Formats: sequence, structure tokens, C-alpha cells
Amino acid sequence: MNSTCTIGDLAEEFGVTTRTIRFYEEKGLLNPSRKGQRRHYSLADRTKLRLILRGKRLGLSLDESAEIILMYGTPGNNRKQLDTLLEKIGQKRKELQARRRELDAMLDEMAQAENKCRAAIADLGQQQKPETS
Amino acid sequence: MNSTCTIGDLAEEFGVTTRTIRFYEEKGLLNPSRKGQRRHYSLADRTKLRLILRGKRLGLSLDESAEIILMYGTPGNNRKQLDTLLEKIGQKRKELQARRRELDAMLDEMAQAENKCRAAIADLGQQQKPETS
DNA sequence: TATTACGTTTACGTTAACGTAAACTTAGTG
DNA sequence: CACTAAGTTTACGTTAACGTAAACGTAATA
Repeated sequence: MNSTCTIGDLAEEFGVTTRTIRFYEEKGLLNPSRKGQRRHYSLADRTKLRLILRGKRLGLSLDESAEIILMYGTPGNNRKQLDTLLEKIGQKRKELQARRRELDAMLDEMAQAENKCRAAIADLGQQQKPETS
Repeated sequence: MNSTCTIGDLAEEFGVTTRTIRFYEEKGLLNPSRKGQRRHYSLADRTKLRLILRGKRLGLSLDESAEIILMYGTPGNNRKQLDTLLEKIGQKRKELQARRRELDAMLDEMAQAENKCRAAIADLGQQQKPETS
């Protein structure tokens, strides 16, 4: 079963060290159950870890990932909480969309650089290492 | 004129400290000219700084930004250099595209969270603070 | 049962990316 | 020309996100 999950398994599964996982717990991003002294990780824990690591790849800090994880969690039950949550989600989405635009801009520029590079190669003619039939 | 640019001007323009700008120079990301002892920043320098800061927002390290800046620069003149450059650019583009996919996934999930939140609010009915006509 | 593999806590070390402060030089201005 | 504002170098401090190591517990296995 997949509910069985020791810290070592989780570490290997995600390609991180156990230290890293314990560190995330220290920071309040994970709270695995305990069987005796040992930590045991549920599916929910794995999902959280996946979110954290994706956040990292996108350049989010652990605190930011923590916020986002909270947003995904089961929403509160009173109106005010829901309103503020909705507000936060909207804010984050805006931030992420801005990021997306910047990423697209960067990708465009990379494409241009690639073209310039190809052009330079073409200009060079076959003077060196043509290697084409 | 825009070619006149002291470190203070640049710092204010981009909302960073002069320390930050000097630090980037230390790291080899900028190399302003000197008028006497003072640094003077050209348009090219400003462009580089803009790229660096955008990279930061996207979660790139300074080293990664440095690489990218090199890619944008005027390409070398021999075949082998051009080939390896092309290779590097392609690699970086792949990385950035992967990032884009992850960002999109995260945005999707945020949208779902937003919907769940709205649904929860709707379920709540008007029991509290309806505030709608 | 002794060994080995994995787990636990505690604590100090490390790197990137700056912040902060001191001590000094230089340019413009009343 | 004295003063002030901005620049310069040098150097130590700080925070986030772990790495690394020690010293110890426990469970399965030969």
C-alpha cells in the first residue's frame, strides 16, 4: 500500500535528503504522524512535498509555498475566512500570472538568440567543419 | 541623456541598493566604465541589470542569469563556439519551458482552489454578511 | 545475540545574496 | 573654501535552506 511511507522512502521517491524533509517539518510545512518515534507519511504529506518542491523549482520561498499549501487545504467555514482566502488566492494568481508573462518574455528572447546564432552559423558558410553530406 | 548614469540613479531606477549593484559587478555580471574612480553605466549595463532582476523574480540564481546574459551577447565567430552556444541555448529553453508547464499547473490548481472557495461561499448561503442588494 | 540498516535529536557548518558600518575620496554648492 | 551629498573600498554580519557530523535508539537478520 502507498500509505506506508518512511522518511527514507519519501526522500528517495522525491530525490531529496531526509534532512530536507525534516527541515520542512521544522518549518511547519509537513506534519507526519508518528508510529512510536518514527515518522510516517501519508498521501497528503506526499502531495504537500510535491507542491513544495515544485514551488522551489519556480523560485518560491518555503514561506510562499506554505501559504499556497494552506490555500489548497480545506477552506474554513465562516464567511470572513472564506472572503480573505479568496482575496489571497486572487492575489497569488496575479503574481503567478505576472511571472508567467516574464517567463514568456524570456523565452521569446531565447528564441531570438537562437535565431541569431543560427544566422551566424549560416553566414559562416562551410568554411569549417561542415559535416553535412 | 540616458547614457549618463551614476550608480545611485541606476539603483533608484530599478529599486535596488547600490550595494546590490556593486555586488553584481563583483560577481562579474556587470562591468561599468569608470570616469576617474566613479562607475558609469551604459544602456547595455541597464539591460543586463534588467535581465538579472527578471531572472531573480523567476527564481534564477545569479550564475544562471549570468549564463543567459552571455547567450544574449554577440555570438563568437568560430563554428565550434557557435555550435556549443546553440546547444546551451536549446538546453536553457527546454528548462524554461518545463518551468512554464509547472507554472501553468500551479495556476490551474489555484483556479480550482478559487472555485472551491466560491462554492463554499455559495453553500454558506446568506447566513452571514450577505452584503449583496 | 551481535551486526547492520535505518531512524531520531541536537548542534554546528556552509553558501548565496545581499545588509550594514566604518573610514576615506571627490564633486558640486552656498 | 568649508560643507554636504554621493561615491569608493574593505570587512564583518545576516538570513534562508539546507549539509554534515555526533551520539544514540530500534528492528530485522544472519
